[in-house]
Order: sequence, then structure tokens, then C-alpha cells
Amino acid sequence: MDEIFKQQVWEITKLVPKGRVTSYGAIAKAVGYPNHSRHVGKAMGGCPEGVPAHRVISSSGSLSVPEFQIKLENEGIIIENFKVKNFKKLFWDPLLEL
DNA sequence: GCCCTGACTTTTT
DNA sequence: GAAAAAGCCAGGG
Repeated sequence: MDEIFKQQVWEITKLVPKGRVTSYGAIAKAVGYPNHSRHVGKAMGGCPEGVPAHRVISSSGSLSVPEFQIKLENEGIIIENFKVKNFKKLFWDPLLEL
């Protein structure tokens, strides 16, 4: 994947409002790669400080990284059994902001 | 250029 | 609604 791709992914991720979440697929679309949701995840693996990667989860509302539960709860997001409660309400689509 | 892998998604049971 | 399978594309060996 190109560095540009990562950069864009991180930019979008940083735009996610506090207390909200989004999905890999949504970000993938936002950066212009609708079917590269996986690579969004890979880009997250090398995300720098200041990027709220914990707000990026799968489209089902389940946490890819259980560890993020703490941070999410800290932002006011309710986690239940490794899944985001009220996911539909908390879901933030990057495309709406572009 | 083939094969495996991946913080995924969608469809089908 | 949860679990399994198929689909998707780019990178690395």
C-alpha cells in the first residue's frame, strides 16, 4: 500500500468525532478504495500518535482489537461483549463530511 | 507470476 | 443474530 493511502486513512480517522465510531469499509470508500477495507486495518497497525484508531471498528460494530474497549468507554461509548452498543446511532460516515 | 496473508465485508446457513 | 464461506485487492516471499 502507498504511504499516501495510509496518510489519507489517518486523516479520515482523525476526523471522527469524539464519542462516535466508523468502519474500515467506510474509510476505505472515503479514501477512494471501496474494497480495500483490509488495508485500512493494516494502515492502522502503523498509525502514529494522535490517531484515534480505537474509533475504527468492523461494520458489524464488533471490536477488532478488544483492548480499545477501555478507550471507547472512556469516550462515552458503551461496549458490550466486545461490541459497540448503539452502534447504528454512534456510527459516523466519513463520506457525510466530505 | 503464483501463493499466502491480512485491525474486513457481504451473503448464506 | 451468530457462525461459516466466498469475495475482495495489494504486498511480500
